[in-house]
Amino acid sequence: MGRKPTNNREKLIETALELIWLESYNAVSVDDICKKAGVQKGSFYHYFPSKAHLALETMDDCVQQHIAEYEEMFSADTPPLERFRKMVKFITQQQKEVSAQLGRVCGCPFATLGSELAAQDEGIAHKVTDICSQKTVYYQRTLQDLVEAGIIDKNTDTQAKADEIFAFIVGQLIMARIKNDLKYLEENLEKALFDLIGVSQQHYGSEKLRA
Amino acid sequence: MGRKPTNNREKLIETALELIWLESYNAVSVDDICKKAGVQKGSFYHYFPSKAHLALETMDDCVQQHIAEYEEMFSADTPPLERFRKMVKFITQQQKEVSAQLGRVCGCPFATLGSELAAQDEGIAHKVTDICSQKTVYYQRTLQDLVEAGIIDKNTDTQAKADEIFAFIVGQLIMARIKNDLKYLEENLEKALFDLIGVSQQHYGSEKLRA
DNA sequence: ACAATATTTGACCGACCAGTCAACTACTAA
DNA sequence: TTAGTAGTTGACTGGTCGGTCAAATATTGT
Repeated sequence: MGRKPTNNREKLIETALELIWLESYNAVSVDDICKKAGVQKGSFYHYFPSKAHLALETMDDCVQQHIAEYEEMFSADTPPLERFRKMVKFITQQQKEVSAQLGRVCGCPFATLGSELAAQDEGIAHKVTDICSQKTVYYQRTLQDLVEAGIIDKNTDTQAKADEIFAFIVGQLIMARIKNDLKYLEENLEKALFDLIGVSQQHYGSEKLRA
Repeated sequence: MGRKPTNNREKLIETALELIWLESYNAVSVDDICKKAGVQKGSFYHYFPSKAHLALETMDDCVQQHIAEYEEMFSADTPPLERFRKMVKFITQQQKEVSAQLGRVCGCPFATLGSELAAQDEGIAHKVTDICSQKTVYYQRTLQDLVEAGIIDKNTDTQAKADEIFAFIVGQLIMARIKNDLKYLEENLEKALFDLIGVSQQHYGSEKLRA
């Protein structure tokens, strides 16, 4: 019943992601989003009770796509080191695409948003924290596999190390955003990540060399 | 000549640092800053041509203090590993103090500001980039000393590794801010940093064990 | 045909935004 | 004394902010 559903809701979410990712939450107005999405303001507030709610739903939408990718990259039948390699490639590739689409390096939308709104909007800060934990689970499982394969120190605190990996990637992406430059990500991220994890040089190459 | 100078200018800079560090650039208005500093708006614009100029001067002020601390921590007569240890202690301590003073973990003001305004204000983004390079110089010099002391791999790309260290610390501080939690910083930063640098376990302790 | 519902429209609101300005005050140098 | 200047004051502007609303418009089930 009721009027035919349109894709206005999706258009708003998509547009919000673009604008907020490129600029920032507070720099983008509801009017900006509506204008770019071609949707009237009244419709905006028909779908979302507030700007913050739109941001939350936008994050949900974005994280869902991410998780799908992560499930694939971190599937158990990929050798553990290869999972991290895939992830690094994915991150680099995604940054390249978004940079081409939006005109500058944008970094990690969750980190940028979380950092901006940490003290301003509890709901958003909490959601970002959730997303982070969600991702570190993949890292931790993989680190455990690396321990079991004898590739990294068996005394590794995998929970702590997973958080470190996440923070490291966030830091690299923030810096790439600030400097508007991807070259460092492209050249060094994988090697730096392996250093942090404690993968010895002999394992940098193919995992097939090992049992 | 003219009227007796007041400390209004300094009050504005100090207040701006507090408010913007705690919240964000766009979340804090000129009126907020004036009100908290007890300065009239007209006086604000007597000292600063715009809000962005105040932010720039605030960063200058803040970085100057930082550099003074870094000069001391990274002085050549401190053993290189000890320099990093001092820095970790300094960062942790500073975060604790600011957290107690402002009521929450605030992270790195440059990274937060840089990330927020990367696409919005070129001047500020550029200044942040400058500050970053300034700090990595200390890291690079220290890494070089570690190479020469035989403590880390002599093939280390010290320039790249210095950038990695910086990004890693930025990431940790951003995450501490988002999660409003310092415990990870306190417990693991030093060890994680040494892993990233590639300091072998045998050097984790006192440097006196080595030549 | 008609009632119920879902969606759209765009004018409208008060609050707040960054920034302006002319008058005013306190100080100094001549 | 007085001219010049550095600093202060607070009312003011035009524009933008997030958000509201009543009316219009489709679409459905009955």
